Amino acid sequence: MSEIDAPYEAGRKQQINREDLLEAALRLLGPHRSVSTLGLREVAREANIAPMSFYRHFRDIDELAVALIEMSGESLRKVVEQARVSVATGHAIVRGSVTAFMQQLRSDDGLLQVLLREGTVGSDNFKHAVDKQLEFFEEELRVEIVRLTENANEPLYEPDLVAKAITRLIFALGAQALDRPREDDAEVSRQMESMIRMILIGSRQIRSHTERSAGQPR
Amino acid sequence: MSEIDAPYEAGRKQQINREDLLEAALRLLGPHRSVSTLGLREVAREANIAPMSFYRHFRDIDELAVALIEMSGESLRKVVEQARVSVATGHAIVRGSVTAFMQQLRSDDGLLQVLLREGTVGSDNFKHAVDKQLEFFEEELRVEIVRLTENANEPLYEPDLVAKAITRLIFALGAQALDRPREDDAEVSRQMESMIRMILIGSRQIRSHTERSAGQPR
DNA sequence: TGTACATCAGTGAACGCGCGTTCACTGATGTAC
DNA sequence: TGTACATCAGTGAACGCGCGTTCACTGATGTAC
Repeated sequence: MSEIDAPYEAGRKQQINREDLLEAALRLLGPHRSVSTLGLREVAREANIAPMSFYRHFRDIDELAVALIEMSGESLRKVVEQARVSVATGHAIVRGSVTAFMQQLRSDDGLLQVLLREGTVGSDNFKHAVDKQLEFFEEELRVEIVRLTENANEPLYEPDLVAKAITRLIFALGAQALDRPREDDAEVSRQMESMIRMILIGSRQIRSHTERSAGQPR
Repeated sequence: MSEIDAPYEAGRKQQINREDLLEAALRLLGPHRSVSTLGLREVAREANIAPMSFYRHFRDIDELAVALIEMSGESLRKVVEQARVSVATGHAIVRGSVTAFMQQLRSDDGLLQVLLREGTVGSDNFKHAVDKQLEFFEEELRVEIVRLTENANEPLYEPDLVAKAITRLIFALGAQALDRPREDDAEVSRQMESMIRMILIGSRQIRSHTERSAGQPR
């Protein structure tokens, strides 16, 4: 099984798969490049196959880009899971969740980075794929927030807006953190926590005001 | 002065300037393209000059991109100014500011759109230029928020974080609005307002808690 | 176990294209005398 | 007012490059009999 170590075994067929191509693409992206700048020939070269062979696995480079985004979405699900574990073991909710996020952001696979770097550039399909992942996360976050605050008898005003605001903020700050040294991570985390607290407290406050004056939240 | 209408007046020199090139670039960008995808030849073509002539005005396409971003920054300053006027004439602060932002977002020059579309892609110089505009805005917002809340005797906790959170949120929601029909603008505005209120109220709340328990905010 | 054959991942040469950049130029305009 | 000259914005042809995509191929592997 030395095929991986000896890439040019004289005519030997490589039998490459989608995963190999995705990994090659990830390697090319590194810590700063955007997915939408990847070229077909470039990825093929990195994966040690002829440009033509690329088409055996993806219809075009855009299809690979979408696949990459969906892979990266997995890392978001890991964040949620990790945060849930952290809370279950008695850690502070906000701090535990922010820590989970930052850990995933700095994990070796670099997947979360891929997602955060993508703003509003690329094909329609691609942008759609990015949006979808963001919405998944937002929804999971919303469910989690509702569950936790209801248990504590501290219901929120417009929990979907709360989830959306928190999602966008940690994505924005996370993306910014990527361009800064890791020494700043602690400060970024602190800012995230503080912002999240403001939003949660503010939402709760609005809710209690609304209930006091109108009897029901609208 | 029919030079503009007759682009091919047989050998006549066009005497084009930086502004003409920036305008041509803006025209190419339209409502969805990112600045970092602009090509030198493409811009020159749109401006009706030979590719070589481009170099008379900018060192390279990156320099033009940075100039575009700085132009767009102007539109942010207009938002702040407009919001100030709105508040001075007795309108609600949050609503007035959000309206000012959305108006600028949909203005014909399309400048604010340019800025919102730029995430974390492009050359270092370019990213730096984008960041700079964001920080300008954040700082103006901070000053304004502090002034207004101090007058009303409702001081905030960590006003710089409040300004940062609000900035990132309206940028994120604004960018999202660009990809949606204008009919959704009202809903986007409503969400922005709601989020901003949560943050302001939350921050004030934290501050009063902190002062009660420790005497001084830290 | 051996033979014939279909399948299909990977190939290499070639295409036309648009790009950024080079070079040596042209010719309108402003300035000096 | 007229002439000589410097300046410099704009030019057009040409370069080498990497791109996505086409085509007709090769040859290892699995399957049928």
